Amino acid sequence: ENIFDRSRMAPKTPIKNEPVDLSKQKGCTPERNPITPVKLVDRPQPDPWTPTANLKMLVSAASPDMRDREKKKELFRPIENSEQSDTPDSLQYDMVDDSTVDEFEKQRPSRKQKSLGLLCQKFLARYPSYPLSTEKTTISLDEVASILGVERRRIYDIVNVLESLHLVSRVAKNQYCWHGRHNLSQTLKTLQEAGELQYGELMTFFQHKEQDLEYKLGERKKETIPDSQDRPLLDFSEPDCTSASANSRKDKSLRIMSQKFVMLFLVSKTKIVTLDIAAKILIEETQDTVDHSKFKTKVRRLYDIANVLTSLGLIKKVHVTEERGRKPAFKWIGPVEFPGKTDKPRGHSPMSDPLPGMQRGVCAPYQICATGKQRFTRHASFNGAQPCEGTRRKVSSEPNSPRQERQDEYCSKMINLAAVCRQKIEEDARNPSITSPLSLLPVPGDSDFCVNPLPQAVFPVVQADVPSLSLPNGISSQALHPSTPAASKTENGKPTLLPNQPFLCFPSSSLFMLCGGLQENNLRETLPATGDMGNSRAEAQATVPPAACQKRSSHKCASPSAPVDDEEPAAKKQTMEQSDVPLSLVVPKKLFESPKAESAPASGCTSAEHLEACHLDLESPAAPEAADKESTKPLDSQEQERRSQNKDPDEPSLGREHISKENVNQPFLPQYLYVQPTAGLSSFNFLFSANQAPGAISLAASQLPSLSVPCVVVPSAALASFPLVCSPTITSPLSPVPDGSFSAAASMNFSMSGLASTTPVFIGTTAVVTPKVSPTPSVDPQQPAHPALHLSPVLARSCGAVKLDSPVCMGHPVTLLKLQQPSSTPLTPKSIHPARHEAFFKTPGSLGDPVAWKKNEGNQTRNASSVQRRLEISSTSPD
DNA sequence: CGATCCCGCCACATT
DNA sequence: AATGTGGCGGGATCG
Repeated sequence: ENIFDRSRMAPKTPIKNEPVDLSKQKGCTPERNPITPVKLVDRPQPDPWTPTANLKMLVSAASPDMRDREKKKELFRPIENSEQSDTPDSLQYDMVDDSTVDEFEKQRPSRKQKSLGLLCQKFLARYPSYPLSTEKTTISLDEVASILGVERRRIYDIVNVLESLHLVSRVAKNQYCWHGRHNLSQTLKTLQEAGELQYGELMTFFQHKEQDLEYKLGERKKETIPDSQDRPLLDFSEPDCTSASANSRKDKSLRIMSQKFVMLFLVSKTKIVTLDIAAKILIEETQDTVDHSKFKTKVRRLYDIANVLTSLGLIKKVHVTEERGRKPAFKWIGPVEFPGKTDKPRGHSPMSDPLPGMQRGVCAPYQICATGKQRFTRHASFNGAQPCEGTRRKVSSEPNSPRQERQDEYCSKMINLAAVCRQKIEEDARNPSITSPLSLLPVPGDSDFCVNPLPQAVFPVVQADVPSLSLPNGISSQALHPSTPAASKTENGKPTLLPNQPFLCFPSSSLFMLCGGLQENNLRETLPATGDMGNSRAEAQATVPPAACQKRSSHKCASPSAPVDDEEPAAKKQTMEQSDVPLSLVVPKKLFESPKAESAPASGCTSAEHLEACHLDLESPAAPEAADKESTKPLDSQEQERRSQNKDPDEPSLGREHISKENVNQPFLPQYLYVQPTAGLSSFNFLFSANQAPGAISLAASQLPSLSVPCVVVPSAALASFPLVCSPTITSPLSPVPDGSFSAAASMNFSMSGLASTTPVFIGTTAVVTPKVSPTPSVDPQQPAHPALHLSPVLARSCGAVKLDSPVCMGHPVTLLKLQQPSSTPLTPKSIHPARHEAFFKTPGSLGDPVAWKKNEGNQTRNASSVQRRLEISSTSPD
C-alpha cells in the first residue's frame, strides 16, 4: 500500500505552503530528499474546502491518519520511509503525504497515532510560535477538532494545558485566542517563583532524598496538612477573581495541575520530576486516604499534561532509577532561566499580562482558603467579594470567561504538599542519615515564624498554623514530633525542628526567612521603604495592581501569593545567587487566603493588633479550625512576602512588632525580618548568631537550642503563644526605639523550647547579626524599616514586655514580650475596630481568631478603614 | 506486567 | 433544557 502511496506521493505536489511553523516539527521532512511531498490536495478529505482548506489539509496531513500511515510505513516501509524512519517519533506528519493512504491507513491506527502528544503537535503546528502581536488568532475548538479529526474532548485536554502556560486564552465559548510563546518565559518565570514558594521546599526535599519518597502519603491526614498551602501558586491565574463563582471546579485539575507540574520542574534542581512524586505532590486533598485510585487518576492526568508539554518541547521523558527501581519521570528541557524575568517589576506577575482576555484576576485569595479541605467551596465569594475589585474584573472583562482559577484547589494542594513535606521531614527525622538539608520546625500555632533557608533546603514551612486539626499549635509539628521531639536537636546538626517551635530553621540556607503573617501585599510594597510607606503601601497596592491584581482582585485578595511570588523569589534569588543554592522557601502560603475571610480583623494587623491577634491566636489555638488555619497561613505567606520585600529594599525588615508600631505610620509592616546571610555567613550563622549563639545553642534549657537569627522575627499571632524575647539591649547600635523596637540588625534568637507555647522568641539586637543585615548597604538604617522591628509600643505595653533572662538567652538581657493573651488583651484590634472591616473581611470565625486578623492585616491595607483602624488602635493602645 | 493513556461517560457550568 | 467543559477512570495498548 505504502508503496502506492509513495509513488504517488512523490509526484505529488508539495502542498505545504503554509508557514506553519513546522520548524518544530522535527525532522521529518528534511530528510527526505525530495521536498516534502505533501499531501495532495486530492486527499479524500471530506471537508468542504474552504478558504482554510489549506490549513486543514496541512493539519490533516499531520493528523493521526498520517501517523497511522507512517506506522504502517514503518512496518513496511518502502524506500522513502526508510529514510524517514529516522525520525520516527517526531512528528512526521509533515511530510506526510499521505493522503493516499488514507484509506488503508486507518485500518489500524495504532494507539500512538492517536496520542495526545501527536494531536498536540498537530495542533501546535497550526499556529505560529511567535505570532505577530498585531494579529490575533482565534481558535475554534470545534473547527480544530474536526480538522484534527478528534473529539472535542481531546482538544480541551490540549487547550487546557496550553492555557495554563498562557499560550492561549479562552475568549469565549468554544473560542480560544492563540498567543504563542511570546509570554512563555514570563509565565514560566512566574510559575517558577510561585513554585518556589509552594514547592520549593518539597522539591528540594525530595530531591535530596534522592527522591525517594517513601513516605506514603496515604497516611497523612489532612490535619497535617493544613498549613502549607498558600496560595502562592496561583500563578497567574488569570481568572479574575471576581467571578468567583466562576471558579468552579474548572480550575481544577488540568489547568492547575499543569501549572503545578511545571512549577515542580522549575523548582527542581535536577529538572527531573518523577511522575509519582508529582502525583503525590499534586494530590490535593488531604487525601488522608490517599486512595490508590486517586493516585492513579492523578498519574493519568499527568501523562496527559506531560504529553502536551512534551509536544511543546518543554519536557522529555526519562527514567530515574531510584532505590525502588526505575521510575518514569520527565526532564525539563525548556528554558531554565528566564531572561526577562529577572526582575519584573515586582509585582505583578507577568503571567497575567499575557493573557489578554483572561481576566486575570487575581484571585489570589484562593489559596488561602486555607482550610484545605474546604477550599473548594467557592471562595469566590470571598475573592470576589471584597478583594476582587470590580475594577479589575471588569477590566478583564472578557467574554465571559468564566474560568477563573479556582485557587482553592491550590490551597488544597498546598496542603498536600505540606503533608508530603511533612512526611518527608518526619522520615528524615527518623532517618537522620537522610536528613534533608532542611529541617523543619513546626511551628506551633503560628505560622508566623518561619525561618526559611532560601538556598537549599526547603521545606515547607509548615506552619502549623492552625492546626485546627489536631494540634493546636502546630500541626505539622506533630508530625514531626513524633519522630523526635528531640528533633530539635537536629540530627545532623542541622537545624532542626523543634517540636513545638514556631519556626523552622533551616540550616543551610543562606537566608532565613521569618514569616509572620502579614499581608503580603503590604509587605511587598512596603518593602521598598519599609518604613514609611504607610501610604505608599496603599499606593503600592494600587500601583502594584499588576501583581495584586492578577490574582486577587484587590490587595486583600491579593493573595499574597502573587506578590509573594514575585518578590520573594527575587529575594530568595538574591540570596541564592550569593549562595548559589536554589532557594528554598518556606512557604507560608496561606496568608493570602485568609485575607479575604478574616481579613477584617487582620487587616488591622497593625502591629499592635497583630500582636494581640497573635496572642489571641495562640491562645486559641485551634479555635476555628479553618479560620485559624487560614489565618495562620496567611501570616506566613505574608511574612514571607514581607520578608522578601524587606529584603529587597534592604535587609532590614520589619518585625512585626516593629511594624505594629509603625503601622501607625504605615499600614503594613513587614512582619518579619529576614536577613540575608552574607557571604561569609552560613545559614547557621543565622541560626546561631554569634552573640548569642553560644548560649543559645547551648541552651540547654529545654534542650532546645536557641537560634539566633540575624533577622528579627516578628512573631506572628501564633507566636503570641510564645513569648517573645527581645533583647534590644544587646548591642543594638540603633536601639533607638525604646519601646521595643529592635534594631533591624538585631538578631533573633529563637529558643526553641520544646514547648511551643512557652517557646520564647528572642529577638536580640545582638551584634551578631550578619554583617549585612545590620548595615544593610542597600538601605539606610534609618530608613523606616530600618532595622529593627519595633515593637509597637502598644504592643509592648499591652503585652507587657518582660525581661527575661531566659536561660536560653544567655547573657543577653532579653526582653521578653509576652503577648497579651487574647483574653487579656483588652484591645484587640478587632474589638476596637469597627466592625466593618470585620464584616468585610472577616469570616465568621475570624473575629475571634487571631489568625484571622492577621490575615486581615494584609487586607486592611488597602482600605482607609485600615487606617482608621490604626488610628483607633493606636489611640487605644496607648491606654 | 507495569507503564501509558485513549476513550467517552457523565457531572457540572454556561447559555 | 441544550450545549459547553472537563473530571474521571475503565480498560486497551505498549514496551
